[in-house]
Amino acid sequence: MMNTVTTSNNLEDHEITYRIGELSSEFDVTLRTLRFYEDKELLFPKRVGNTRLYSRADRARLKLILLGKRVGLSLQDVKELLSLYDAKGDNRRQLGAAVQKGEQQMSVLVRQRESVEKAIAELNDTLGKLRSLIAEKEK
Amino acid sequence: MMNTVTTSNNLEDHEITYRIGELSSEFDVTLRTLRFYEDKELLFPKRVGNTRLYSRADRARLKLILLGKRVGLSLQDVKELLSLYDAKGDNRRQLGAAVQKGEQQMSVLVRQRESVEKAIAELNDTLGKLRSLIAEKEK
DNA sequence: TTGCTCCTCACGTCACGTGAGGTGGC
DNA sequence: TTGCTCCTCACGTCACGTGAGGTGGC
Repeated sequence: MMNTVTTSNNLEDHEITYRIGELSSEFDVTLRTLRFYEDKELLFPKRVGNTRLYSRADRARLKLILLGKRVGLSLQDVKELLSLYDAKGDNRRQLGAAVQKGEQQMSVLVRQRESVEKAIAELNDTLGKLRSLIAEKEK
Repeated sequence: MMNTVTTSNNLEDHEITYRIGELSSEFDVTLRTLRFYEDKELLFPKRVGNTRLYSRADRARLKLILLGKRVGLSLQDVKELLSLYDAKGDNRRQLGAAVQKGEQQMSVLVRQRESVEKAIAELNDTLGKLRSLIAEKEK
Protein backbone atom coordinates (compact mmCIF):
# COMPACT_ATOMS: atom_id res chain seq x y z
CA MET A 1 0.00 0.00 0.00
CA MET A 2 1.01 3.57 -0.52
CA ASN A 3 1.60 5.92 2.31
CA THR A 4 -1.69 7.31 3.46
CA VAL A 5 -2.16 11.02 3.72
CA THR A 6 -2.61 11.55 7.38
CA THR A 7 -3.88 15.08 7.76
CA SER A 8 -5.99 17.85 6.32
CA ASN A 9 -6.16 18.50 2.59
CA ASN A 10 -5.32 15.88 0.06
CA LEU A 11 -3.28 17.73 -2.52
CA GLU A 12 -2.85 14.80 -4.83
CA ASP A 13 -6.37 14.84 -6.19
CA HIS A 14 -7.21 18.45 -5.36
CA GLU A 15 -10.05 17.35 -3.13
CA ILE A 16 -10.47 19.92 -0.44
CA THR A 17 -11.79 18.43 2.74
CA TYR A 18 -12.70 19.69 6.16
CA ARG A 19 -12.37 18.09 9.53
CA ILE A 20 -15.34 18.11 11.84
CA GLY A 21 -13.74 20.68 14.13
CA GLU A 22 -13.18 23.04 11.20
CA LEU A 23 -16.81 23.03 10.11
CA SER A 24 -17.86 23.22 13.72
CA SER A 25 -16.02 26.45 14.37
CA GLU A 26 -16.71 27.94 10.94
CA PHE A 27 -20.47 27.54 11.29
CA ASP A 28 -20.66 27.71 15.04
CA VAL A 29 -22.34 24.37 15.56
CA THR A 30 -21.29 21.59 17.93
CA LEU A 31 -19.56 18.39 16.90
CA ARG A 32 -22.65 16.61 18.17
CA THR A 33 -24.79 18.54 15.75
CA LEU A 34 -22.66 17.58 12.76
CA ARG A 35 -22.71 13.94 13.79
CA PHE A 36 -26.44 14.15 14.36
CA TYR A 37 -27.01 15.46 10.84
CA GLU A 38 -24.98 12.57 9.52
CA ASP A 39 -27.06 10.14 11.52
CA LYS A 40 -30.17 11.71 9.98
CA GLU A 41 -28.60 11.37 6.53
CA LEU A 42 -28.27 15.04 5.81
CA LEU A 43 -24.48 14.94 5.57
CA PHE A 44 -22.22 12.21 4.21
CA PRO A 45 -18.59 12.69 5.26
CA LYS A 46 -16.01 10.14 4.21
CA ARG A 47 -13.80 8.44 6.71
CA VAL A 48 -10.06 8.20 6.98
CA GLY A 49 -9.75 5.63 9.64
CA ASN A 50 -12.26 6.80 12.15
CA THR A 51 -12.02 10.47 11.39
CA ARG A 52 -14.72 12.19 9.33
CA LEU A 53 -13.70 14.19 6.28
CA TYR A 54 -16.25 16.57 4.83
CA SER A 55 -16.16 17.52 1.15
CA ARG A 56 -17.00 20.89 -0.33
CA ALA A 57 -20.39 19.48 -1.25
CA ASP A 58 -20.93 18.57 2.39
CA ARG A 59 -20.00 22.09 3.36
CA ALA A 60 -22.50 23.49 0.85
CA ARG A 61 -25.18 21.18 2.17
CA LEU A 62 -24.44 22.28 5.70
CA LYS A 63 -24.93 25.88 4.66
CA LEU A 64 -28.33 25.03 3.25
CA ILE A 65 -29.26 23.00 6.32
CA LEU A 66 -28.49 25.94 8.56
CA LEU A 67 -30.39 28.30 6.29
CA GLY A 68 -33.35 25.95 6.53
CA LYS A 69 -33.12 25.85 10.29
CA ARG A 70 -32.93 29.61 10.57
CA VAL A 71 -36.19 29.96 8.70
CA GLY A 72 -37.72 27.35 10.98
CA LEU A 73 -37.83 24.23 8.83
CA SER A 74 -37.57 20.82 10.43
CA LEU A 75 -34.64 18.60 9.53
CA GLN A 76 -37.11 16.37 7.73
CA ASP A 77 -38.21 19.28 5.55
CA VAL A 78 -34.62 20.23 4.89
CA LYS A 79 -33.82 16.67 3.92
CA GLU A 80 -36.63 16.63 1.38
CA LEU A 81 -35.46 19.90 -0.11
CA LEU A 82 -31.91 18.66 -0.34
CA SER A 83 -33.00 15.49 -2.06
CA LEU A 84 -34.81 17.63 -4.62
CA TYR A 85 -31.68 19.67 -5.00
CA ASP A 86 -29.61 16.54 -5.57
CA ALA A 87 -31.91 14.94 -8.09
CA LYS A 88 -30.71 16.25 -11.41
CA GLY A 89 -33.91 16.04 -13.35
CA ASP A 90 -36.58 18.51 -14.27
CA ASN A 91 -35.03 21.46 -12.53
CA ARG A 92 -38.05 23.70 -12.79
CA ARG A 93 -40.23 21.24 -10.95
CA GLN A 94 -37.75 21.09 -8.12
CA LEU A 95 -37.47 24.83 -7.86
CA GLY A 96 -41.23 25.07 -7.88
CA ALA A 97 -41.48 22.59 -5.04
CA ALA A 98 -38.89 24.52 -3.07
CA VAL A 99 -40.81 27.75 -3.59
CA GLN A 100 -43.96 26.06 -2.41
CA LYS A 101 -42.34 24.86 0.79
CA GLY A 102 -40.94 28.30 1.30
CA GLU A 103 -44.34 29.90 0.94
CA GLN A 104 -45.85 27.48 3.42
CA GLN A 105 -43.09 28.21 5.87
CA MET A 106 -43.62 31.92 5.35
CA SER A 107 -47.18 31.61 6.59
CA VAL A 108 -45.94 29.62 9.57
CA LEU A 109 -43.48 32.38 10.39
CA VAL A 110 -46.09 35.09 10.05
CA ARG A 111 -48.34 33.25 12.47
CA GLN A 112 -45.39 32.82 14.79
CA ARG A 113 -44.68 36.50 14.73
CA GLU A 114 -48.28 37.21 15.61
CA SER A 115 -48.21 34.83 18.52
CA VAL A 116 -44.98 36.33 19.84
CA GLU A 117 -46.52 39.78 19.55
CA LYS A 118 -49.62 38.66 21.42
CA ALA A 119 -47.41 37.14 24.09
CA ILE A 120 -45.53 40.41 24.45
CA ALA A 121 -48.78 42.32 24.78
CA GLU A 122 -50.20 39.92 27.34
CA LEU A 123 -47.02 39.88 29.37
CA ASN A 124 -46.97 43.66 29.33
CA ASP A 125 -50.52 43.68 30.62
CA THR A 126 -49.71 41.22 33.36
CA LEU A 127 -46.66 43.17 34.41
CA GLY A 128 -48.77 46.30 34.59
CA LYS A 129 -51.26 44.61 36.87
CA LEU A 130 -48.54 43.25 39.11
CA ARG A 131 -46.93 46.64 39.38
CA SER A 132 -50.16 48.34 40.37
CA LEU A 133 -50.74 45.66 42.98
CA ILE A 134 -47.33 46.46 44.37
CA ALA A 135 -48.00 50.19 44.25
CA GLU A 136 -51.17 49.64 46.23
CA LYS A 137 -49.33 47.79 48.92
CA GLU A 138 -46.86 50.62 49.20
CA LYS A 139 -49.57 53.00 50.31
CA MET B 1 -71.90 4.56 55.02
CA MET B 2 -73.94 7.26 53.47
CA ASN B 3 -74.82 7.27 49.86
CA THR B 4 -71.93 8.68 47.96
CA VAL B 5 -72.50 11.54 45.61
CA THR B 6 -71.70 10.05 42.29
CA THR B 7 -71.52 12.92 39.90
CA SER B 8 -70.54 16.50 39.39
CA ASN B 9 -70.98 19.12 42.09
CA ASN B 10 -71.16 18.24 45.71
CA LEU B 11 -73.90 20.44 47.04
CA GLU B 12 -73.57 19.36 50.63
CA ASP B 13 -70.40 21.26 51.34
CA HIS B 14 -70.67 23.80 48.55
CA GLU B 15 -67.42 22.60 47.05
CA ILE B 16 -67.62 23.12 43.35
CA THR B 17 -65.53 20.63 41.46
CA TYR B 18 -64.72 19.93 37.85
CA ARG B 19 -64.12 16.69 36.08
CA ILE B 20 -61.10 16.42 33.86
CA GLY B 21 -63.20 16.51 30.72
CA GLU B 22 -64.84 19.73 31.79
CA LEU B 23 -61.58 21.57 32.30
CA SER B 24 -60.25 20.02 29.14
CA SER B 25 -62.99 21.46 26.97
CA GLU B 26 -63.22 24.76 28.84
CA PHE B 27 -59.54 25.53 28.38
CA ASP B 28 -59.01 23.59 25.20
CA VAL B 29 -56.24 21.36 26.48
CA THR B 30 -56.04 17.59 26.26
CA LEU B 31 -56.67 15.18 29.12
CA ARG B 32 -53.06 14.17 28.76
CA THR B 33 -51.97 17.71 29.40
CA LEU B 34 -53.97 17.97 32.62
CA ARG B 35 -52.58 14.67 33.84
CA PHE B 36 -49.12 15.76 32.84
CA TYR B 37 -49.42 18.94 34.91
CA GLU B 38 -50.47 16.84 37.85
CA ASP B 39 -47.49 14.59 37.39
CA LYS B 40 -45.29 17.68 37.40
CA GLU B 41 -47.01 18.86 40.59
CA LEU B 42 -48.65 21.92 39.12
CA LEU B 43 -52.18 20.70 39.77
CA PHE B 44 -53.53 18.64 42.68
CA PRO B 45 -56.96 17.20 41.96
CA LYS B 46 -58.63 15.00 44.54
CA ARG B 47 -59.86 11.56 43.70
CA VAL B 48 -63.25 9.97 44.01
CA GLY B 49 -62.41 6.40 43.35
CA ASN B 50 -60.15 6.72 40.36
CA THR B 51 -61.68 9.81 38.92
CA ARG B 52 -59.98 13.18 39.35
CA LEU B 53 -61.94 16.08 40.79
CA TYR B 54 -60.50 19.55 40.35
CA SER B 55 -61.31 22.32 42.82
CA ARG B 56 -61.81 25.99 42.02
CA ALA B 57 -58.27 26.58 43.21
CA ASP B 58 -57.06 24.01 40.67
CA ARG B 59 -59.01 25.81 38.01
CA ALA B 60 -57.42 29.12 38.99
CA ARG B 61 -53.98 27.54 38.92
CA LEU B 62 -54.67 26.11 35.50
CA LYS B 63 -55.53 29.57 34.24
CA LEU B 64 -52.22 30.88 35.52
CA ILE B 65 -50.34 27.94 34.07
CA LEU B 66 -51.81 28.60 30.66
CA LEU B 67 -51.07 32.31 30.94
CA GLY B 68 -47.48 31.42 31.77
CA LYS B 69 -47.27 29.12 28.77
CA ARG B 70 -48.68 31.71 26.44
CA VAL B 71 -45.96 34.13 27.41
CA GLY B 72 -43.39 31.42 26.85
CA LEU B 73 -42.47 30.34 30.37
CA SER B 74 -41.38 26.77 31.03
CA LEU B 75 -43.47 24.63 33.34
CA GLN B 76 -40.61 24.80 35.80
CA ASP B 77 -40.80 28.60 35.80
CA VAL B 78 -44.55 28.48 36.21
CA LYS B 79 -44.21 26.08 39.10
CA GLU B 80 -41.85 28.44 40.89
CA LEU B 81 -44.20 31.35 40.37
CA LEU B 82 -47.15 29.35 41.65
CA SER B 83 -45.23 28.31 44.74
CA LEU B 84 -44.55 31.99 45.41
CA TYR B 85 -48.21 32.67 44.90
CA ASP B 86 -49.14 29.94 47.38
CA ALA B 87 -46.72 30.96 50.07
CA LYS B 88 -48.65 33.42 52.15
CA GLY B 89 -45.80 35.46 53.50
CA ASP B 90 -44.27 38.74 52.58
CA ASN B 91 -46.51 39.42 49.65
CA ARG B 92 -44.48 42.28 48.25
CA ARG B 93 -41.42 40.13 47.91
CA GLN B 94 -43.36 37.55 45.96
CA LEU B 95 -44.86 40.11 43.65
CA GLY B 96 -41.45 41.59 43.11
CA ALA B 97 -40.04 38.20 42.19
CA ALA B 98 -42.90 37.66 39.77
CA VAL B 99 -42.26 41.02 38.14
CA GLN B 100 -38.61 40.15 37.80
CA LYS B 101 -39.36 36.88 36.06
CA GLY B 102 -41.77 38.69 33.83
CA GLU B 103 -39.18 41.25 32.85
CA GLN B 104 -36.68 38.55 32.05
CA GLN B 105 -39.23 36.77 29.93
CA MET B 106 -40.04 40.01 28.18
CA SER B 107 -36.49 40.29 26.95
CA VAL B 108 -36.64 36.68 25.78
CA LEU B 109 -39.79 37.45 23.82
CA VAL B 110 -38.30 40.56 22.27
CA ARG B 111 -35.30 38.56 21.09
CA GLN B 112 -37.67 35.93 19.77
CA ARG B 113 -39.59 38.48 17.79
CA GLU B 114 -36.36 39.74 16.29
CA SER B 115 -35.30 36.27 15.28
CA VAL B 116 -38.67 35.56 13.69
CA GLU B 117 -38.44 38.82 11.80
CA LYS B 118 -34.96 37.96 10.59
CA ALA B 119 -36.22 34.57 9.52
CA ILE B 120 -39.04 36.18 7.56
CA ALA B 121 -36.61 38.52 5.85
CA GLU B 122 -34.19 35.74 4.97
CA LEU B 123 -36.93 33.49 3.70
CA ASN B 124 -38.25 36.34 1.58
CA ASP B 125 -34.79 36.81 0.14
CA THR B 126 -34.43 33.14 -0.61
CA LEU B 127 -37.83 32.97 -2.25
CA GLY B 128 -36.88 35.93 -4.40
CA LYS B 129 -33.74 34.21 -5.57
CA LEU B 130 -35.57 30.99 -6.31
CA ARG B 131 -38.18 32.85 -8.30
CA SER B 132 -35.65 34.66 -10.42
CA LEU B 133 -33.92 31.36 -11.09
CA ILE B 134 -37.23 30.02 -12.32
CA ALA B 135 -37.88 33.11 -14.40
CA GLU B 136 -34.51 32.67 -16.04
CA LYS B 137 -35.32 29.10 -17.00
CA GLU B 138 -38.56 30.25 -18.55
CA LYS B 139 -36.73 32.30 -21.13
C1' DT C 1 3.74 11.87 29.84
C1' DT C 2 0.58 15.67 28.64
C1' DG C 3 -2.65 17.97 25.48
C1' DC C 4 -5.49 18.19 21.60
C1' DT C 5 -8.82 16.35 18.53
C1' DC C 6 -11.24 12.82 17.28
C1' DC C 7 -14.42 8.58 18.21
C1' DT C 8 -18.77 5.61 19.92
C1' DC C 9 -22.43 4.51 22.87
C1' DA C 10 -26.36 5.84 25.36
C1' DC C 11 -29.18 8.23 28.63
C1' DG C 12 -31.34 12.95 29.45
C1' DT C 13 -34.28 17.02 28.11
C1' DC C 14 -39.01 19.34 27.22
C1' DA C 15 -44.01 19.09 26.82
C1' DC C 16 -46.70 16.47 25.77
C1' DG C 17 -48.89 12.71 21.63
C1' DT C 18 -50.38 8.33 20.99
C1' DG C 19 -51.75 3.90 21.38
C1' DA C 20 -52.78 -0.38 24.30
C1' DG C 21 -55.67 -2.36 27.47
C1' DG C 22 -59.01 -1.85 31.10
C1' DT C 23 -62.92 0.04 34.45
C1' DG C 24 -67.66 2.06 35.77
C1' DG C 25 -72.28 3.77 35.43
C1' DC C 26 -76.17 5.23 32.48
C1' DT D 1 -74.86 -4.90 24.71
C1' DT D 2 -73.29 -0.32 23.21
C1' DG D 3 -71.39 4.27 24.18
C1' DC D 4 -69.24 7.59 26.90
C1' DT D 5 -65.84 9.09 30.09
C1' DC D 6 -62.53 7.95 32.85
C1' DC D 7 -58.01 5.33 34.19
C1' DT D 8 -52.77 3.61 34.02
C1' DC D 9 -48.62 2.35 31.85
C1' DA D 10 -45.13 3.26 28.65
C1' DC D 11 -42.96 4.15 24.31
C1' DG D 12 -42.45 7.96 20.71
C1' DT D 13 -41.23 12.75 19.14
C1' DC D 14 -37.70 16.63 18.04
C1' DA D 15 -32.98 18.35 17.95
C1' DC D 16 -29.70 17.89 20.00
C1' DG D 17 -26.82 18.19 25.28
C1' DT D 18 -24.00 15.77 28.12
C1' DG D 19 -21.17 12.69 30.16
C1' DA D 20 -18.43 8.17 30.10
C1' DG D 21 -14.73 5.86 28.34
C1' DG D 22 -11.42 5.29 24.72
C1' DT D 23 -8.04 6.11 20.45
C1' DG D 24 -4.18 8.46 17.68
C1' DG D 25 -0.49 11.47 16.46
C1' DC D 26 2.34 15.53 17.54
